Amino acid sequence: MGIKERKAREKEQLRQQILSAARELFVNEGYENVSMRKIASKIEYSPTTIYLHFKDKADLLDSVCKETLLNLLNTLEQLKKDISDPVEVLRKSGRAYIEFGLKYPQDYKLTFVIRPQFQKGLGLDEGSVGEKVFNYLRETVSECIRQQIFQQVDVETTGQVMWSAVHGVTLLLIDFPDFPWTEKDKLIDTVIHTTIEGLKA
Amino acid sequence: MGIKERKAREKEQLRQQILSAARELFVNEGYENVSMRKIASKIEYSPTTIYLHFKDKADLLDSVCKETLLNLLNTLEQLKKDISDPVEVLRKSGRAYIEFGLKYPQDYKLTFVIRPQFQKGLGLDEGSVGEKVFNYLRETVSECIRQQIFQQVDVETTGQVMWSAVHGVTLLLIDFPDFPWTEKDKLIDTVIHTTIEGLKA
DNA sequence: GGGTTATACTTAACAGTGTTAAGTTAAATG
DNA sequence: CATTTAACTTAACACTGTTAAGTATAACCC
Repeated sequence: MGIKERKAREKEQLRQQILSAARELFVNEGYENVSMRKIASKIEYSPTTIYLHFKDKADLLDSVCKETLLNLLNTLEQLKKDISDPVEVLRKSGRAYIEFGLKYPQDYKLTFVIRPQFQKGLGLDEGSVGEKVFNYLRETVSECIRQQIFQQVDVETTGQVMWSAVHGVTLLLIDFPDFPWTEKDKLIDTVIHTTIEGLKA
Repeated sequence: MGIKERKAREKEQLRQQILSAARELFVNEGYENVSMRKIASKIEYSPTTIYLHFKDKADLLDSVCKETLLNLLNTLEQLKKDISDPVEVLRKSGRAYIEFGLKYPQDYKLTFVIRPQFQKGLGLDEGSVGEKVFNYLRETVSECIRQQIFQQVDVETTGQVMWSAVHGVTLLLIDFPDFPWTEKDKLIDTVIHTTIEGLKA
């Protein structure tokens, strides 16, 4: 039965090839400006071949975003291992989250702004990578509350407030690059610091 | 010379007709899903007529967004007249901003997320409506600092932190309607309250 | 009023899009 | 070696934004 395995391997290989070509094009030229034909020509296959691996263009976007979220999750979980103080974990996680967004701005927008438009409300369902990312935030915040560092005792609300702040500053920095922002690092630090202090007060 | 005036009036009328048809379609079906032909057929003109009034589809989007910003600016400035306490003005402004975004979610996304993608960094230039909105925020924050209510003394940074928080929660609520959010009003109040307390601390 | 010019608008077309049905080719199976 | 099956392509459909060229009508001048 070695032939079937080889075939499956080859199929998976092509899937990955499509995926990485799509990611590169989406990121460099924007989802809307990338056509199926462009992706196909990049991997030197006919456009219809893509449809043997992905339902449609939105499905392709979906798979690209899933990878992005896994990537982010890895970055965050790496962080948690090295630090004990939960507030410091939260602070560093916020920084890492924002920096991730700024490092891969198109991926970030694809995942957190564009995709929800195409797959209404998806990406945060049970068992999804998106849910795992938010669970990470839940745990971190939960530890801050357990140690009575935060005044606000509702884990959900606290997590959502934190997410709002980092999501907001990330998108503003991405979308309005010409706005006269305060020095970037200062702004990011102040956003995180302000939110954490606000949760303590 | 009454004829020229009538002609100009008629031209302006058609421009407004196009604009309101475009807004309605953009808002209901999403910018990407609205074609020039669709807009044209709605106003019962040929598609090319639109090009006599707007440079291209992005220009049409731009004009729609300008109206949205003017609308927001009016809402905010109305508010300032009735309240004296600057922190209360800031709190109520934040609420009004978020509620505006949730009331016209597609307009909000069009203006603050979609448009920047098409007109890189535009909308906040000198003299623009976008700049006026941010100036409103600057003034409000500035008064809080002048009265020494805020610890953070940098007007720019403080304003940007505030904007990040409200922008973030607005977009999250719009983009992930199925996420198990805390009760909406509680979340909004907590975001604003937390940020303001953080700026005081 | 009649001829000319300018304005408003439309038709037709180009090059592109996502997607599908049908057709082809080559490899694996019996 | 014939047949089935999988992988892949070709051709087409109905659409997209945008432009050049054409037409009809209203305004202007004599």
